[in-house]
Amino acid sequence: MVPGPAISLRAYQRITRYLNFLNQAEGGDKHISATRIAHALKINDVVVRKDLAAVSGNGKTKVGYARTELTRDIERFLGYDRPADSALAGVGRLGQALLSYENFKKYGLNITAAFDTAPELVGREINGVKILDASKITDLCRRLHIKIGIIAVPASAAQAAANALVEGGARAIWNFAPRELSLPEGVSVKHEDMAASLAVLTKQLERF
Amino acid sequence: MVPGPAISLRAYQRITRYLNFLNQAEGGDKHISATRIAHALKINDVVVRKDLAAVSGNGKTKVGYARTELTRDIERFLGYDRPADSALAGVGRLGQALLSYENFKKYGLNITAAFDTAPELVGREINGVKILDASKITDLCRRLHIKIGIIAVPASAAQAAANALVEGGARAIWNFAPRELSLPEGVSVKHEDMAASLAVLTKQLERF
DNA sequence: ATTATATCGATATAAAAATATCTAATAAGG
DNA sequence: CCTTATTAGATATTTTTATATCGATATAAT
Repeated sequence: MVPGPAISLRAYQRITRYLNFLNQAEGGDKHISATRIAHALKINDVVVRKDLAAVSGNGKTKVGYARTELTRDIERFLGYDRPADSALAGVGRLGQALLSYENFKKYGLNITAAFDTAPELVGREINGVKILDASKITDLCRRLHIKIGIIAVPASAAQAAANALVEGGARAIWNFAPRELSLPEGVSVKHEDMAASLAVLTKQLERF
Repeated sequence: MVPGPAISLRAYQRITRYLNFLNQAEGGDKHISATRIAHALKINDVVVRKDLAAVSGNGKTKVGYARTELTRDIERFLGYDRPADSALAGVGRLGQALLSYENFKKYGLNITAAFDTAPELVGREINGVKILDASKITDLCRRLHIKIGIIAVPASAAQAAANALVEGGARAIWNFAPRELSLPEGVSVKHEDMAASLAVLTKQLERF
């Protein structure tokens, strides 16, 4: 596939904000303008317009975008309409939370397999997903053609989990462990960086 | 306080990566250079040098930074040495995961109060924190001088939770709900945007 | 002692992102 | 029908961020 226009992470974050905003004020007007979204979300209106143009292009002068159409276009852009199967490594508290997070389905993510090493967890079922022994990661990912691996194991086990997932065919890793991963070329990683988020927050707090 | 040099979110993310990297290769050399970090993490070396200069400034020509010193400086920079008390609104799966996440202590975050509306949760204790009825948020935050509020309630309840926290004196909100929050001037928000992260990841997947 | 090399830190350039400005279109009000 | 206001979308400018280049310095090798 073509590399595409390489939309920045910040643009994705803005676009999901637009979607959240559209969802929350449900019963409103039939149309909404970029200007209004910009004002509500305190973002520059040109930025919003540029984002929406990349996503939809169905804007009409003087009226803006039809809400339902825009919502659909954003969802399509974000991939909510093409569900992807994924495997979860680590079913501790965080893993269980991820397994139970109903929104993921809406976001186009199915967790179809879950793995852990703890004997008391293996065999149990959470939210319709059976927990299997971690030794089976590679084999099962391969059989299920899993392309997305989610890492929710302790930091010390993260690299091993990543290796198993990638060996099983995963091409994208969503890493919740506070650990750098070294992965082969062609495998993309998104590090969910709670520590950094927290640091930003507490830093802002210091200003007062 | 002074506004400060306004370090970007991306810089914070890089800096936490440096810290993770330092922690994971524990028994290594006594010193480490920006060049080597840059190479290991596939980041431009000038960027690393600039980040480290903002954080530490103890770099020595030809040898780099002393690992232990650099680790300490980064931790100090990220605020790990000044623990802040926080209150958690919502003790569902995600809230429980946050309550049990041991790393937060290391990151300088104490969750000292937790709230929920569900009668079967109120009164229980998780990880040493007693769950209280959501009606007490404002009052208790005020008494405990809570400055950080964490929102882990369903989207529909997010705004109300935020209001209660802010009314109780919270000046920073860490929002895990997929909902835009409208908050008074001076209250900072960090939206933990799982949907956006996921979208980035699946987008990269499409390239193959 | 001298030379080569690795490193930091400063400065300069380039790239990317955000913001401002401008134009055309079109709906709404008189 | 005409004017006004609002909007998308294009283009230009500014700001921010990343990258490249250079000089100084200290360590290690010869």
